[in-house]
Amino acid sequence: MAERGKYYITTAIAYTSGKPHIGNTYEIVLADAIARYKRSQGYDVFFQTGTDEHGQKIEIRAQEANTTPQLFVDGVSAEIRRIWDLMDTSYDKFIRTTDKEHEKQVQKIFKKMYAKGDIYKGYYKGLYCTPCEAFFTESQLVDGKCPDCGREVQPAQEEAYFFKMSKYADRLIEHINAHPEFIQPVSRKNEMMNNFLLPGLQDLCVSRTSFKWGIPVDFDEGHVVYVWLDALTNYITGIGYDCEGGSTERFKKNWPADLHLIGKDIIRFHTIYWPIFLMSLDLPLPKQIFGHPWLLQGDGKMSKSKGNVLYADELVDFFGVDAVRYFVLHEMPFENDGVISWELMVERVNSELANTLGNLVNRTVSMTNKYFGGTVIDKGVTENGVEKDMTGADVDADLRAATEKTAAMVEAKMDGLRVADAITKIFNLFKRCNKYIDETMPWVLAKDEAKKDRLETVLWNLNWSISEGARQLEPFMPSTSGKILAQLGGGHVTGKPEILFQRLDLDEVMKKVEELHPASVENADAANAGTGEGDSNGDGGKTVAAVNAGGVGGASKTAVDIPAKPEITFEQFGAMQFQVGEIIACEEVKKSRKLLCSQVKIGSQVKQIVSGIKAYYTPEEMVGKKVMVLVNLKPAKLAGVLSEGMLLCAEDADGNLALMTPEKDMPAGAEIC
RNA sequence: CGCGGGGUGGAGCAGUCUGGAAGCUCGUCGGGCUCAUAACCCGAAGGUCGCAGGUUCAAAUCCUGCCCCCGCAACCA
Repeated sequence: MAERGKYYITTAIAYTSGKPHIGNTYEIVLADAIARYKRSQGYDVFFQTGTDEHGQKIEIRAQEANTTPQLFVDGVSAEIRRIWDLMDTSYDKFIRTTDKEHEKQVQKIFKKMYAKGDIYKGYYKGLYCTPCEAFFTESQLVDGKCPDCGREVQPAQEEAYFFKMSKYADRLIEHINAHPEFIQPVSRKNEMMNNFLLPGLQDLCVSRTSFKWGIPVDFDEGHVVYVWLDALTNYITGIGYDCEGGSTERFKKNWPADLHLIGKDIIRFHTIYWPIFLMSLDLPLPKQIFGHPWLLQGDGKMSKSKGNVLYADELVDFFGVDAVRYFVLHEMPFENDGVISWELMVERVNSELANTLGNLVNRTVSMTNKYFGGTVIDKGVTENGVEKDMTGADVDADLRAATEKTAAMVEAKMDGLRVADAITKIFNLFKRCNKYIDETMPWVLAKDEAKKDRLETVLWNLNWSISEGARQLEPFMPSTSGKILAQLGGGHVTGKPEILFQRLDLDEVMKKVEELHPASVENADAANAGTGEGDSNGDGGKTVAAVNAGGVGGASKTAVDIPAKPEITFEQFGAMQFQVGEIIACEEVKKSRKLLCSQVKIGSQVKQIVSGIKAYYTPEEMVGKKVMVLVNLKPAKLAGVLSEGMLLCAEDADGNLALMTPEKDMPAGAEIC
């Protein structure tokens, strides 16, 4: 294979706020398939991935987990890496934004931009809510008050660093127009241009003082570098960039990146801020940015109810690494979001992997053994029993042509990043092979000693075409590719065929899934119930049916178990004030899907309470009800409406709600104790 | 008027930019075959391409309006 030059590909670095699910895993597998493909094409590939570990969210998560941010991200980053490895991904570098070298370079980059005047110190002006310690813009306010707590806000300002985005905006617009391939898919390009670039870029605040878990601005204590400036630079620091001229050979060779593979949700950061940061550093821009769609799980609620939260490692336990790789690569549309579920996985494994591919290898190996003891050579005998005819009209020539053109078709698809289509092309070849077997009917040839050479030719052709296909398969299913080539190739086959993919029974798989998540079925319901999400519309009923059908049982309509909470003291109970409230008025909260806003008379005062029960009560039927109210709950804004308490409801396993009302008539304001 | 995505035979999707015979995989039905993992091969049924208008010789594709679904958004108090 000829050397074709370097190819630097990256994934977005994964945010270490929790275990990555199958959707996150899709990106690394996609990148791996492209990286492997480019390697097979003779490119000198450098493939980088990693974890993004700073930010307030992580600081909070660590606090919740009762640990330090560093220990927290160490754990999550290791877990992410474990899954990346499990998926057989061939990254060359796994960078962490907590790596010392990265942190050092980010500080230098920040300083350089500052020295250049692209970053300046200014004031973050806004309206500040002291209790909430948060800034808001005019448009975020609700009725002129804090959207979080509803209290007054004061104009305030805070020191912060800003990046002069506008300085480079024209250059970026020019670049995007001159390089239509820069943003993929192209539909995203217009989105960026129309929504952000053409209306004019605002300067970006690139430092924070409200939290500590970030890279400190080393010349100004108290400021940490904005996470995106921190995270995006991983693409250059990971390969050894040094803004003071000490960049490594690896950097000089690999930059600019050939492809940044990212999720469609972060296209803006990669196609606007990142190029502008690079311009500020006088570095060339990456050649292409592909915002891939998302892999969604099942159909919303059903997945949750079934304990169907999908993680790569669990799927691998059921189906194997390559089956999961196959699924995420092949089932993902290019531009729209894809769907994954246990059912779809089983279907794909059975039809494509077990039937089309596995069985093809199996039958070919078996016949080669049965008729020729495991080795065949090309006897060159065509259908007519004569010497190879070169007219191209026979089935052999047809198969050969199909085999030979596969590589070119795969290449064309891969060049357009159409990975799913590339895989389809390869499987079309395997289907062609299955057809060839039916066309040539080796078992018939075997009965006629005179056709022995023809039979051998047929098997040789199959051997060749399948091994060609297997080689094409390597970027997508590396281990399967190897397994096939270990079983057949060069006219030789192993003694006994190995089953590549076992056919699966959907019912059995679903049964095991339910065994694997015995609690999740009920917990999910309890969680739904606890959250009071309104749209149970039938799914909940299905859940119960599914549970019972699955033989898990126990979840009857007449009793509901929820996870137990820790014991509390009488004092803690006493801290809560419950009273009977009379609903004297109620209306829908406009612009909300679930909320009703009630005026509740409690004693002599009236409180406004917002509840997520629109799906179960109309405003009309609410009025006049006497209900149980938690009155001393901290007020909060819901959908911009102040809520000063909570109406208590009972909730069944399906999430249906029922208001609590006194069993005998009691006056509004009566204490509940 | 919050942002975004979508509505194509029973299921999951492609096709929409660049109008010109409605396509793929699964499922269903019928047939063939028996080397193989009840698999493979062939054939068939099944769609007014969300609805209503418009442009055009021609619309799934372009334009207008509407309906529905799904994410996200600070809408579970």
